[in-house]
Amino acid sequence: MHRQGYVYNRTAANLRQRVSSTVALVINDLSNPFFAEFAAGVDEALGVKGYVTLLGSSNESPARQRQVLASLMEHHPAGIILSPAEASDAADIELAIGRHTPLLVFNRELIGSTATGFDYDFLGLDNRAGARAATTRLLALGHRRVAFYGGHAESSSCRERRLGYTDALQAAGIAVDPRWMIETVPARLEASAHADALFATDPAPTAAVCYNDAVALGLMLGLIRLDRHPGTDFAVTGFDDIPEAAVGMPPLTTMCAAPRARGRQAAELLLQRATTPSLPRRSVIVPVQLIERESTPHAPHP
Amino acid sequence: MHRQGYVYNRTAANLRQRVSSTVALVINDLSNPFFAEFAAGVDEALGVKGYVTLLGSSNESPARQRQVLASLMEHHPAGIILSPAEASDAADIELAIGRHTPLLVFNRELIGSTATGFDYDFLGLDNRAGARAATTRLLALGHRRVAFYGGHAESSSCRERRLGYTDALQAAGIAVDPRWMIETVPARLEASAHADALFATDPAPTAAVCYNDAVALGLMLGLIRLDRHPGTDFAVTGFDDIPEAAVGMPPLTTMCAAPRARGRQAAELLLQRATTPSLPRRSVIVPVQLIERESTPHAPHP
DNA sequence: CTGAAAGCGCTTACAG
DNA sequence: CTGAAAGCGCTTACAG
Repeated sequence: MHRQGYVYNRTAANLRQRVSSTVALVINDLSNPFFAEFAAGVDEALGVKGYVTLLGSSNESPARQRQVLASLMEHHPAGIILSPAEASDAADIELAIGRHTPLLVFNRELIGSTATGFDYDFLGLDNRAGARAATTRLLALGHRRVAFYGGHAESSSCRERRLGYTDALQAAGIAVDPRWMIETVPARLEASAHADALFATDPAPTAAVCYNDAVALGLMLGLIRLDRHPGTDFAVTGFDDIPEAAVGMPPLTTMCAAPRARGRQAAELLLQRATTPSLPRRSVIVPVQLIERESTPHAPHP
Repeated sequence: MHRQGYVYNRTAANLRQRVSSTVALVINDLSNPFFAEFAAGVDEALGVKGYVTLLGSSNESPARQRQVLASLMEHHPAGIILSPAEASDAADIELAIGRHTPLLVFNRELIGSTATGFDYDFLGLDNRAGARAATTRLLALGHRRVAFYGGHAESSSCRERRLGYTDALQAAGIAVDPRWMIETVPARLEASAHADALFATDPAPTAAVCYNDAVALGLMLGLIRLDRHPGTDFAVTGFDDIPEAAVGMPPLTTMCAAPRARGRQAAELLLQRATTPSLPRRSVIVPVQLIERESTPHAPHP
């Protein structure tokens, strides 16, 4: 039968059974290894359960995201996993996908989601606790002047990480200096270019909690250009634990988010809801773990 | 009508029309930014033409690749774009997908493909010409002792790049020293660890053509550990132009392969064949371009 | 228990 | 030109 070249037509079966064996996966930025790993994890877990992944990429554009969702909806997926573009509006998403297709949102919250009865599951990282842990560790190493470096202050993840940072400082009885919260485009190049902003005050910080690994790696390059030595006379932490973090110079202390495992988890959560629509809305916030490497030396003696 | 929550059912339409609006994309390694960018390019170009991407990832396992292809085939895609796992067998692939679904193979050739009448298009990089150009440039900078560093010698792309390297040396009348062709796992960490192999001979090389950017970035770290200074007293070239190459220390001279553009091109080629099955087999070899950065200084004076 | 018929949501070919 | 019927490849509910 297989010799005759017969292949089962699952789309016909799905039509008759009124079920779907596909899940749509919409990613904001595939060229970021964090999201690429997440996608790989989703695809892996879906495959195990007999589902096939319909891929869409929004390239951080809410307009493209709408188009992509509309196009994917025409294939009637069993559910949607959405890692939203920056500043995605909940009403917008609802218009594109309706209220009948299970939705799992990853990583950042949608804007204005509480107003309507539009319901979806959420999977995200514990950004606040993670940044708090990183900051607390720097304080334990003797640093007293610690900056928060990089990211867009309006983005939800940056806001949360800044909160964790101030949590830790306040718990240690240290005043927060707003000049030490420095905003940059969350990318290596821009982070590298703004390193001098850290040394605008006297005394200057001896350590920086960075928005993410890309920013931290960029900052380390910028520090070297300024004749500072990350890992020796300046401490730097990141967030994400991308593959580059472990082989940086020096290797980067960071918060591990395990994106591939998050992808598998997202697939599990979505399929649970697809099979049991009566489940209450769930919001899963995953703890992140401190990975200590050589980029965080003790504070210099005063 | 849209207000009523109606969404067009394209799968039903496809069933009736006996056409498909999906294309399967199977990727060997999504966590490699080169392939993630390629996937993003494919998805972008397919979306423009009204197709949806069915994603599959093989994680470099031929066994998983077979499963993934079989599962995707049940959705009767209009065609398949395959970036094969290492050592993929043509007969294996044919068994999984049959001879009626258009196939485009990207990046590496399948093993044993010429025997049967199994037909597919191919899109790859001009590895040989690229490595030749990199080597020729190092020679023009005055280097006379140039190594080829990294990669698995059996892989088709490594073989081709080594050929380009020897081409350039022979054209310059320089003998190839087999001790200067050094094999490593094609990853940063392993490349970093083997740097000392470059200095096993006396005199030692003053420059290295690396298998790819990951290897080159790893080698630069390894050189520093050995108190050598890439970009000052040693020259290094890469291959791929991944985002990290431009912001390395020093920025890396490399061959630009533009993976996102390759993805778009792959989608175009496949859709052409899907619409015009009578086309003859095509093999498109894309030239790569030298991007010169600071990692390639002149040879030191003897 | 077996087998022929109806139906999923569309499109197409055909009758009026 | 319009509208009802047949059919894509499956599954399911129903008749024998």
